Amino acid sequence: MTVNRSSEGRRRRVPRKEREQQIIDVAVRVFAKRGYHAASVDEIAELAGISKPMVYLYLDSKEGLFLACLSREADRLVAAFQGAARAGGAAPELRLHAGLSAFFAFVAEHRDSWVVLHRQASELSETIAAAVADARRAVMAQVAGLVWDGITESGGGSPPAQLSHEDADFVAHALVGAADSLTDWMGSHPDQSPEGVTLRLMNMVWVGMGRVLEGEVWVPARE
Amino acid sequence: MTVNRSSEGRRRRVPRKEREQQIIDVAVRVFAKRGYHAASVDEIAELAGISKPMVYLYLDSKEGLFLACLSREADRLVAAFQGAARAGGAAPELRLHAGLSAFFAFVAEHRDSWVVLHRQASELSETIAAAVADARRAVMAQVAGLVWDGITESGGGSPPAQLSHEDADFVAHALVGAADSLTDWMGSHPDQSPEGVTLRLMNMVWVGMGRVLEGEVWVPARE
Amino acid sequence: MTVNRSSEGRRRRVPRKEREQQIIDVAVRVFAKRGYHAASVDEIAELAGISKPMVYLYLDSKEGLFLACLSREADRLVAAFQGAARAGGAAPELRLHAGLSAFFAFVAEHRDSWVVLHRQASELSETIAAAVADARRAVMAQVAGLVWDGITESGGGSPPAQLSHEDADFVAHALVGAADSLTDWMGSHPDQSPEGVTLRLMNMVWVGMGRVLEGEVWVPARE
Amino acid sequence: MTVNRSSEGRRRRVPRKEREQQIIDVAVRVFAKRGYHAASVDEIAELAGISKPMVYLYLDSKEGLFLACLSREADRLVAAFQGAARAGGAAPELRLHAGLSAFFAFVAEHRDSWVVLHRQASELSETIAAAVADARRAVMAQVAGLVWDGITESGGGSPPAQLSHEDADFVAHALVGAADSLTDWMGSHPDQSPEGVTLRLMNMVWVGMGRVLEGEVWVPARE
DNA sequence: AATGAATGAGAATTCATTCAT
DNA sequence: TATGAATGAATTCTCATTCAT
Repeated sequence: MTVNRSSEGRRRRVPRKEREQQIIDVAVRVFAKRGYHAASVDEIAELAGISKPMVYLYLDSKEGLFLACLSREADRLVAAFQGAARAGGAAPELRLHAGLSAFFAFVAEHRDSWVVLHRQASELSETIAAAVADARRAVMAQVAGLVWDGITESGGGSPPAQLSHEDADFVAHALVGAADSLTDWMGSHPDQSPEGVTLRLMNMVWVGMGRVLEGEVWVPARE
Repeated sequence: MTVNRSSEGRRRRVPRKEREQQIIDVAVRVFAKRGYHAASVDEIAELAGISKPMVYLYLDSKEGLFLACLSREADRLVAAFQGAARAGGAAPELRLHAGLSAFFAFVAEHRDSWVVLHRQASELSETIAAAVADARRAVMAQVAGLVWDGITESGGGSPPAQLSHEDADFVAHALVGAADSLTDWMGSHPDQSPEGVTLRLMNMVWVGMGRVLEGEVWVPARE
Repeated sequence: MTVNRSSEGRRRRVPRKEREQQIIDVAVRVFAKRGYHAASVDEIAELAGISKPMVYLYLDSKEGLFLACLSREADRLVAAFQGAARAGGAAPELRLHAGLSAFFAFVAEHRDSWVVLHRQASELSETIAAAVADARRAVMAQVAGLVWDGITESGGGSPPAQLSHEDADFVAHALVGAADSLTDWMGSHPDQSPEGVTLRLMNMVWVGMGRVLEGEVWVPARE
Repeated sequence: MTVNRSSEGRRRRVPRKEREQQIIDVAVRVFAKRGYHAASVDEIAELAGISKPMVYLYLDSKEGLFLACLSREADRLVAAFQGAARAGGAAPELRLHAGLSAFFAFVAEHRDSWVVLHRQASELSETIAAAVADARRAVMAQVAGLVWDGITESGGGSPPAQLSHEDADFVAHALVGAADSLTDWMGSHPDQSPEGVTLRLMNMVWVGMGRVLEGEVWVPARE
């Protein structure tokens, strides 16, 4: 009688869904490490402990595999945001801070996910380029939403006339770009916590460098 | 009588230095469009209107070709900065603005250069990865220098005690990341001039979103 | 009903070990015919009736392929020697004769093997040159062993004082070189059997040309 | 007035014959070191201090260049033999010894020449293979001539009935092969002089191993 | 559910060779 | 006499993908 040896006692028969996730797990790592083109299906299959035909059976093609990675990681990022949104306070800049913080934590902790989502060079096929653009747009939309809420609800009631959705989008791009770049900065400053970095970024953006120079500092107020 | 057919009278003999630049010109375009790995030397040679062996004769290898692109574009960016530095005014935030503006104009106008310098994915060989890291560090150092000057000379005399080189580096990363990301934003907002984007970013960073919401806007003062 | 078309019913699926041997078989022929550098993996693959990627999948590289040939053929030669050693008689010069004879037969009959083992020019990479040198040393050691036994056990009991391992090695080199060269000679004297050539060489070396001129001839004594 | 700076004061105009020899000198070294195929015309031109087109102008092609090397080195070897022949004594085995000695000295001292003449693998084009075969035949003929004289004049008058030209050729092949192989042996025994090696080989062949074992040694008699 | 065997298509790189001056 | 510029044709090697079991 064949015992189901769960701990690698000769490769088990694994249900499709589970295998798929295993493959995607590995693929995200490999795509992040090597980039789309330099990543090889061979390596992914080997690290996943299965044969190449399985990869093709389940994910169709290298492109399909990458798309699967992309959409799963995008979902994860959105989920991280939504968690933060629920946890955020009432004051809009607190919500912005909470969202930014969640975003930062994600980017810092799930390097591979973020690299797959955001750092793929332009080297991609039409289909993939479109999907990447979509994923990026989704992320941007989340951040822009956060910013928009912060802006419109901030001034007490009436949103400042000169600020628009376009501004929110602008700010979102700036924030996401800054956050991405600060990921590198964190790489050379391992003592800095994501939370600390978030706070610094928040100060820089919300309070402004000019004010910071005059000693003004923003700290999330306890509600 | 043999006319000197300067305009493509069937492939001319071109002196080495000139050809090298032609090749690098094309290579920057192709590397930017496809990314290092997906770019093929074949394509580069063809677009440059020469045969592959010439590329290898002059630039040694795909890696050598990429390194040549990298260093030439890095030089260009540094030159743009230095032009701005000379043209900048006395007040430090004016200099920051001038530098940022130059940077922005470069990133916006030389998309390919910037992509080659900054958007190469993780997929690179040891040698290349090191060169890319170097180039990025050089850019960061320029921006950080700008910021540092802005910070230290700003407060009237005594630099704020709590601000350090680390802060300047932090801000530089945030700015470069934001600028990079805003390049994408500009792609979907073709009506926005680099100068306008710079101003907006400057406001966001220098004055702070909080202040902006209250109607405060920074404008480069005429000296 | 699908018949098992064993005789080329359009390229069969062949187990790895078998294919490897097929490839090596062909490669030995091609390397012998063309030399290491002039041999092309393309040609080897084509003659083996498979595609190039299989060659690389199984043997890793042209170098790997050559090394595989080298070691297989070296093993074969050693085996031929050992067969002869077991079959050889008691008297040492009989054993020398038997060994030499086996060697000769091998060199004459397995031209390709011998060429791969011994006739590769100086044009080889470090790794390969080392492997070739090793293989040659192994062959030499076999012959030198044969000679040493012949020498020491010959004189009735006490080995001649002035003869040493160095002498045996010297003689081995002379014999192997002579045998190699005589392979060419046999090419232009197809009527000569390897056995006859061995005998002649044995006479030349053992009895000496001077004696031969005086009519003395050595014939392997029946035990 | 342009002085003819013989010591490399900016590449001189050199008459054709001289340049040809320079090129061939270098080519022999390179062909010997790398083998025909692995040798590159580029390397040869560079080491010769001229441009590739000169090589083609003077020697026509890589093949032509190799053929030139081959024939020049063959001539040199033949010349070495003829010198020895004139210097040899009256007794036939003395002449054999003198010839063998000259041969050996040549092989030992002009490694590159010998390698080009004898160690080119089978990797060659029809034309070249033929030329190499010719060169080898010429060498063999010299040695065989030496041997034939030694044999026929040795016995006092009447040549031993059973010995023939074929025998001489056989012995020549054995000797040349042995000599070639002993070149390797000398590589690992740098203390051994070519003259000593010649003597040993002469003993082995002329007196015979069997006799040597009994203490008999042949020494060239002073006439 | 799973895989060992197999390949077409392209990648980087090198080489012998020629042209224009 | 001499050369810098240029290339067609290989060559080694890799990769995404499929077939037969």
